[in-house]
Amino acid sequence: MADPLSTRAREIATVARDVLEREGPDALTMRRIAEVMGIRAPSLYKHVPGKDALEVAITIAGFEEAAAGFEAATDGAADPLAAFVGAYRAFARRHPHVYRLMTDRPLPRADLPPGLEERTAAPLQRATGSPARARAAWAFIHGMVLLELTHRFPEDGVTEQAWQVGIAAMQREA
Amino acid sequence: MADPLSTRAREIATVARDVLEREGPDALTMRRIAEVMGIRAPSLYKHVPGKDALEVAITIAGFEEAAAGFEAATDGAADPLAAFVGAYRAFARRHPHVYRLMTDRPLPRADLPPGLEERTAAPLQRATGSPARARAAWAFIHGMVLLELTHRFPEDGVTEQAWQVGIAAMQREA
DNA sequence: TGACGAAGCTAACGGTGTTAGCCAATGTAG
DNA sequence: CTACATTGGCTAACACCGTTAGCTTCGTCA
Repeated sequence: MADPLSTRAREIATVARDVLEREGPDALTMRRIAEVMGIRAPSLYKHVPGKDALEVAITIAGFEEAAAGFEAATDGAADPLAAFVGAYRAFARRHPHVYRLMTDRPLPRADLPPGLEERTAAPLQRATGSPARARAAWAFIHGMVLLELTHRFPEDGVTEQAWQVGIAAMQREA
Repeated sequence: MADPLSTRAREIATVARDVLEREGPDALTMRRIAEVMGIRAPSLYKHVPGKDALEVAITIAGFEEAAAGFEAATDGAADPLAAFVGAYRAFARRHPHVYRLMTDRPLPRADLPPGLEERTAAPLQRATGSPARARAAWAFIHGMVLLELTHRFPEDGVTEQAWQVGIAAMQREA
């Protein structure tokens, strides 16, 4: 399933990601991607097996960028947990549509480069010290990010307090 | 926008909810809903303005059921926070597709019965004591539920530990 | 020169939400 | 009782979606 993508296929995946980030998930259509590339939709299938494969490619690129960001932020940080939260939140804010694509559905684990999932999870694992604490912390951060992205919270200062409350609780826990 | 639904419209909304719960979001199609009702898709539009309105109706029904469950669970409970978590998790497990529909997108606040959002949020508000703590707790619970629903966690006992860790952290916080 | 593969194209299929317009049944007013 | 309007079905169709089939055009290489 995970054939390494040809050069042209990687171009398509890059355009797909751009379209998603700039125009949102509704615009992520084969016809729109093709239009941006100056070709017709069916031609994409000479290079890519289908839309799903493009979404997987975007997901992989997202995880790689996220993992690198998490590592850079936490590496040698005085407060690794706070640093992780900052990096996680920054990634989700910078790439909200990609973040949703990465997290809304079950992970296509069979198509992911081996070790990528673990690599992405490792910085939080190290910052919290135990798998259970890592999962709880991840849930809090993921939940906060999603509730912010879906405009669930009133836009007041209370949300910032909630971040602090949650981080403090995790600190004391760790 | 929020005309009160006619009898037939409420029937349609009920069928729509059944289809969503039983067959998943991909099956939630105007043609499928019509098929279950024994009519053709365009006839639905004699009663309902469009698919969006049905999704809003399902969302409202979901919030009303959830709010009632939260109230029943926390009312007079020895440990209101734990009781709330149990009720929240139970609702999400019992109606995973409805839960996703309710939380994946921005709330259609203009079409919601006045006070419903606040009513749903109130039990957690009471259990945590402050808006900031309520938001943090909600984020944790929402994140845990979603990560479970999207099979993000390995299915081992650690997830149950993570629930306990998170609840304990919120307890101490409150 | 001739064969062949790569990479584009158009046409089309079955699916989606939705609109237009028709028609039969029903209920109501004169 | 008749005449009319409203209700609630219907079919046909549109624009969009992902995708497939099949054609063509071009560059490479024997």
